[in-house]
Amino acid sequence: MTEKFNLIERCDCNVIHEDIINQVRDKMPQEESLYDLAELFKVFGDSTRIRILWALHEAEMCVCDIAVLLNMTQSAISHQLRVLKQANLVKNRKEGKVVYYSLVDDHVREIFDQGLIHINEK
Amino acid sequence: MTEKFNLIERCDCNVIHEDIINQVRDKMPQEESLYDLAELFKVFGDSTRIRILWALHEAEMCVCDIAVLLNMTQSAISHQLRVLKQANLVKNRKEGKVVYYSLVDDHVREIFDQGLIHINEK
DNA sequence: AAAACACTTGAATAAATGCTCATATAACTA
DNA sequence: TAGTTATATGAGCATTTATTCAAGTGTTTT
Repeated sequence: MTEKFNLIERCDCNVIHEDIINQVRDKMPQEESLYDLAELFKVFGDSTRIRILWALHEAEMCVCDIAVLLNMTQSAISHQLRVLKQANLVKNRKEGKVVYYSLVDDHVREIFDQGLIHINEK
Repeated sequence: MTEKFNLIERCDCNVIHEDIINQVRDKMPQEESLYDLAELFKVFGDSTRIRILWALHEAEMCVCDIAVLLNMTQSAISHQLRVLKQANLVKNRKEGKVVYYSLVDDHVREIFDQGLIHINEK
């Protein structure tokens, strides 16, 4: 029997289920894709960022408006907007001193919706 | 002017954009719903859990099979399966000593797909 | 009954994360 | 030019979190 995978530990199941394990292994996406996917969901996994995204789905807003809306400091909002921008979820435009943020596209809404479907089925 | 919201700080924008801010505020979902949504995505925001979910989407598997597949300790997998179960994403059935885990439903796949759409557009 | 097996669980630890505070930058205003 | 405004950013801190290690539970085997 050829050693198809590196084992940390092995139990009888592994031998019995070897075919299934290898079959699943073959179908698994690239390690990197799954990592990227986790990184994306990590961005959605914070209620401050979720609230910012929800607000921006309703209207383009500047940093201090978001801060007031969410009752948080401008600095905290600015830090989170940076995270959202790095994840390519929001974009901004500058108008004098004021920086307006908005959603890049409507994927955000679709991801929200899928999440809500799960929560509401419970 | 009635004080419609508690402010941490206020800038000129807030006054100029007051209508928009209040309009967005009215449309925002319950604080609690957004918190729950963030909690759900937090579960997806870890590559180990993403890989477990992906594997279980392919086949029902026992704990030690997943451990071997992902090249991690059985204890680490068990801890993460607990998180996934609490989020109502996986269920299990016992067969003698062996515990088999599987997905609760196909929402997982749909949430994955939405995420992948975003990643692949970049 | 004792040993082996599959899994769970709690404590400990190292790493990551969100917010605050102080400061920096850039644009406007007096 | 100096001061104000809107935003960005770096360091520090407290909290959360993923994994490991050791020990425990329940089932099967000998």
